[in-house]
This record gives sequence, C-alpha cells and structure tokens, in this order.
Amino acid sequence: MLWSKDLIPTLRQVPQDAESISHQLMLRSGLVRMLMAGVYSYLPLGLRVLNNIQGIIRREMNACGASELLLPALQPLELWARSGRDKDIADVMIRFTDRRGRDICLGPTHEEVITELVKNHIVSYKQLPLVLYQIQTKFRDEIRPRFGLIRACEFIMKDAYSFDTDESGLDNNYKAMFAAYKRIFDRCGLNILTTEADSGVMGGKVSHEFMAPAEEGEDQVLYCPECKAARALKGADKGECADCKTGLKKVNTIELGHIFKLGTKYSSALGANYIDDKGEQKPVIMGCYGIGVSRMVSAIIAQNNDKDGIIWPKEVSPYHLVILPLDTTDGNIMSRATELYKELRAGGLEVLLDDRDERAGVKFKDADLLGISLQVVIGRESVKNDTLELKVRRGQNKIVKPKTEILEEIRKFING
RNA sequence: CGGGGCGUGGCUCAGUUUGGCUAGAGCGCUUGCUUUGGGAGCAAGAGGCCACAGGUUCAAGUCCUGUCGCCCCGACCA
Repeated sequence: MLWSKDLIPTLRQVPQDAESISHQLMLRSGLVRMLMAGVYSYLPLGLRVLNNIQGIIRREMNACGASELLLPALQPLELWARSGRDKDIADVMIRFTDRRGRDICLGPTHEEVITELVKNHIVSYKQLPLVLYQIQTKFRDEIRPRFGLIRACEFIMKDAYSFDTDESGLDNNYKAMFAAYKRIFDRCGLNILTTEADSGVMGGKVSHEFMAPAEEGEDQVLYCPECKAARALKGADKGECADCKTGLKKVNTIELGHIFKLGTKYSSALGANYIDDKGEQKPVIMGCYGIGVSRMVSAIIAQNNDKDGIIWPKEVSPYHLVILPLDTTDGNIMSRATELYKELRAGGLEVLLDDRDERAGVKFKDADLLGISLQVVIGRESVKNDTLELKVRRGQNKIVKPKTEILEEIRKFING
C-alpha cells in the first residue's frame, strides 16, 4: 500500500479526550476514531490489526476442532425470556421494537441463540461432542464506556460454545480451550495471568479469566511473582502464594478472555436434549469461551509501546514492513524504494511504502509511532553505497547491508 | 445513575475571573522560494453559527437558565 493513497491520520499531539496510553496511541497512530462514547470506527490500520488477531484466533480455534459459524446480532427478546436472562441483564441490552411490534435486542452475547440453534439439530449422542464459534459484534449498553476499545458499547468478540454428553467431555473441551487461549495470547505478544473467577450472570460452576497486566487495567489481580504460574486471585486484597509462601503482588489487569463450564443451565431452560446410548433424553452439557477481540488491540498496545509509539508484536503488525524513502524527489532513491516494494510484495509480504513528500524526521517519527515491526530506510547513503538500512522497531536496532543480505534478514525475522 | 472536570478552525490550547473594537497563537493544510537522516526556515493564503437553545445587556466566547456531548472516579463486563 502507498501511504499517500491510504487513510492514516497520525496526530503529533495527544488528543484531549484520551487518558489511557493505549487509547492515546490508537488515536495518534490513526487506528480508530470515535463516533460516540464507546463506539469506534476502525480505520484501515486498525482493521488490519484486528484482522491479524482474528486470523490467529481462527487458526487456533480450528486447530482444536472448533467450527466457525456466524449468528445474528438481531435477536427476539422472547428467546431471552425463556432462559430468564431478559431480567438478569435487562439494563445492558440495547432493545427496541420493530414495525411489527416485535421486541428485539442487539445481542450482548449468544448463549440463547446458539442453544436454540443446536437444539434443533442435535438429537443423538452420536453427534456430540460439538464445538462452534463465531467472531462477531456484540452490543452492550455499558454503564460507562471508557478507555477507547477497552470498554465499548459495540465491540468484537470471539465466542465459542461446546456441547458434550458428559462432564469429562466438557473437561476435555475446557482444557483444550484453555490451552488454545494461552497460545492465542502468546502469539499476540500478550503477557497473561489466569485466574479462577465468578461465573456471574453466565451461570455454571467453574470459570477462568485471562487477564493482561497493564497500568490502565480496570481489574486488580493478585499474583505470585516467584512462581510466575498464574496463581491469581480476584477480589482478595491480601494473601500469600499457596506453593512458595511468597507474598502476592497486586497488579492492574485488562480482562481479555473468560471461559465457563456452563453445565446444563441453557440446555435445560431451552430444551436442548440429546438421546443417549440407552435411549434416554438428557440435556446437553455446555461450555462457553469468550475473547474480547477488539479489546485485545488495546491490551497489546498497553503492553507493547515505548516513548516513540506502538511496538506491534510480529504477528499482529498491520504491515510486515514499512519502506521509508527519505527524499521522494530523488529519482535514485524512489526507484530503489519502489523496486524493493514490488519485490517484497511479490514475495507475499504486506508492505507499506511511505511515498509522502515529507522530511526524513517526519517519516521516522510517524513510522515509530505506527509501530510496524520492520522499517527499511532508503536515503542518499543507500544509493551511494548500494546498501539498505533495516530497523527493527522493537529495540530500534539498525543494520546497514547490501540488498540481498537485508532481504535475508527480513526473511529471518518474519519466519523466525 | 451519583461525584469531579471539560466543550473556542483538523490537533493542542490562550482569551471567560472583572462583558467592550474586524476572536488569537502553535502545529497541521494550500502556494512560492530556500532547505533535506529524527516532527525545517521565510513569505503569502484558506479554514470558526466560540457545543446547542433561550435569556440579561447599548454590547455576550465571557453573565444567567436549560439542553446536549466528551473525559475521569464508583457499580457492570470480554
């Protein structure tokens, strides 16, 4: 992509209506813009990051046998009355009446819808276990939206649902999801603490949360700095590690994932039964597994930045690489830049070419702010010495070498 | 919803206390010249229902009333 043909509205100063680091950097680097409180447009760069995160989630979900589908955002309120949750979460539902007088809501979550769907198609134990997931927009009338994408009224969630015949089947799926979540967050460059949690309005007995430590986090968690192992306790304000007796530390965290063993709450309420091998009708045993996808963008930034801007972890970087020709009026520089641009793209890389007629300083500042993993700088020296300069955004290390060697370095970085 | 703060060109802000001439600055934008490896310099321009509505006054960005919006602290959650 050519920078001049894209929409990347970077800001030099910190916008007044952003306090948290992630929110400031998202606005400054042109990832998102607010439409109203808690509702954001994803600009081209923001969407690229979002798509990268979703790609990782899809691969990990598919790898543990989950199948993707897409459920409606529009839902009849009557369905919620059947599970009783129309009252439980009445105030977070965004609801209205359509022209036929039907009471409708914009789905804040999808347990009812998926259970209703599965109920009509699962009749036998032979069809189980089954794991389904979607990546979809949720709508919640939040009491107080804040921190940009961290608490939004319209946000993107990955929600998965498992259906089993027995508890051990649920355990298996739960463990598989737990492991998949670890991999997802790891690949996205996130440090995560896991904690046992309240099931709250979701129901069920067992649940775990995946918390990303960050200064701007809304939740506080206790963890053991010695064991590192996620020994986080939510809600308590003192205590010591059960294993090594070290005092626990308190950190602010952003909740990114929450998984639940639901049991039969929804299947019983909505009549999602199957026939077991003895011919008996039994309610399906369910689990549900959520990740705040758009919230992850904020958390990744909160954990990966420096004074110059964002430092995208490799796999979520909006582009693999940005090329900075330092003087667009210099034919030699520009022909090298466009040649490299074409070559890298032909090799399957996502490349941004900063073809703006800006001074070097502006390009350096903007490139650092955007946080794309790799930068290739092409200036007078590059032409004179027939070299290229490669900079790794994380650590800001620069190497100057002939093109073939730089290409090799790029390949190593991306595949390594 | 309770408590606090804010609203003036695309962005950051001054001006409001104590009402007074055509509403300012920096950045950004346009044009020209000079510059050219870490947010350039000079010159000339464009861009504002001062959040909105009503009121007080000879006169309102400034005072009064109401409304809306945004941010921060609390309950809620991915």
